[in-house]
Amino acid sequence: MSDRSQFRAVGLKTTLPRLKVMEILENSGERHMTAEDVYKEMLNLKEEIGLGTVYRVLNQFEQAGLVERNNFESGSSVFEIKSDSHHDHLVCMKCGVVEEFFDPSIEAQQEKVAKMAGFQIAGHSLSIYGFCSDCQE
Amino acid sequence: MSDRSQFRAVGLKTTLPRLKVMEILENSGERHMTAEDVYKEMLNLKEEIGLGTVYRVLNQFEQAGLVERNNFESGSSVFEIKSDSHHDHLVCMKCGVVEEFFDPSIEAQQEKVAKMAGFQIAGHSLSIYGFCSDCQE
DNA sequence: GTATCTGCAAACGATTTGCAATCCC
DNA sequence: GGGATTGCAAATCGTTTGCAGATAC
Repeated sequence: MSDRSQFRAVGLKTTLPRLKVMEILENSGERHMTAEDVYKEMLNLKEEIGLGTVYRVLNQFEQAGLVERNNFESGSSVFEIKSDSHHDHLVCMKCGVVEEFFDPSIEAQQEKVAKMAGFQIAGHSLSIYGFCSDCQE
Repeated sequence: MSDRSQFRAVGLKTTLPRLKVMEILENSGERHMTAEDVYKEMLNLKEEIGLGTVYRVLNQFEQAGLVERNNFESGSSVFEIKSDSHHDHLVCMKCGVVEEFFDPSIEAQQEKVAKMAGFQIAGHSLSIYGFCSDCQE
C-alpha cells in the first residue's frame, strides 16, 4: 500500500510534510526516531518543515495506527513504523541502539498475571535496558 | 534501619525536608507517588517545602538507591520506596491504581532474550496497562 | 472554493538550576 | 564556622497550540 492510499484510508490528506515524515521513518537507517531526529533528517534532506509540524504529523500517524510511540528512559518519545506484529525492546544504555524482540512465553505469562490480578489488559510496554554486544567492556 | 541512619549511610545529611519526604513515601496510603503528590501531601501536613526541593530530594534518594522512579504513560514520573525485591507493574488506565507483581518465569525469559541478543542486562521495565477489576464495564 | 493543513512563535507542564539565605554537624 | 541544603524564581526541555497564510482536492 502506498503512503498516498495509506493516508487516504485513515482520512489524512496527502501533503508533502506527511509524505516526507513517513518516508524518513521508512528509509532512514534507524527504525526508532525522536521527533527531533526526524526534524534534523528533514533539514539534512533540505526539506522545509517546522518542528511543530513534525510533532503534529507524528501524533496523527500514531492516532491513525501508522506509527507507534515508545517512552524509553531517555526523556523523549521515540516513534517507529507500526508493524503488524507486536514486539518489545532491548535498549543499549551506552550507544542507544534499539533491538526488537518478541517472546511468546513472556506474552502468555503476562496474560496470566493480569488475569490473576483481575485486570483486563489493554497493552503493555517491556523494555530491557543494558549494553549491546558492541558496548560491553 | 531508621531514616536517620539510612541517610547517613548514603552520605546525605539528615534534614527536615528529607525526613518528611521519606515519611510520606513510607506512610501515605499510596506507594506510587508523583513529586506533585508528595508536595501536596506535604502541604496538607502543614509542612513548609518547595516543589523544587521535593524534586531534588527524590532525585537524591533515587541516586542513593532508596527510591525507584517509574515512567508510566502518564507524563510524570512516579516514585516508590525501593524494596529489596524487584517487581513490575500493572497500571489501571482509568483510575490510575498501580499493582505490583513479580513473575519468575518472565524474569528468566528476559535473561534468555538478552543473552540471545548479546545484551548485558542492567535493568528492565515492564508495565502492563489495562483496567482493574473496579474499572471494567 | 473551502476545509484542511502548515509554519511560526508563543504557551505549556514537568523538571532542573542559580543564587542568596539558612541549616546541620 | 563552613560546607551542605533549602526556597524561590527564573530557566530549560520536550511537546502542544493558536492563528494567519498556504495547500490539497
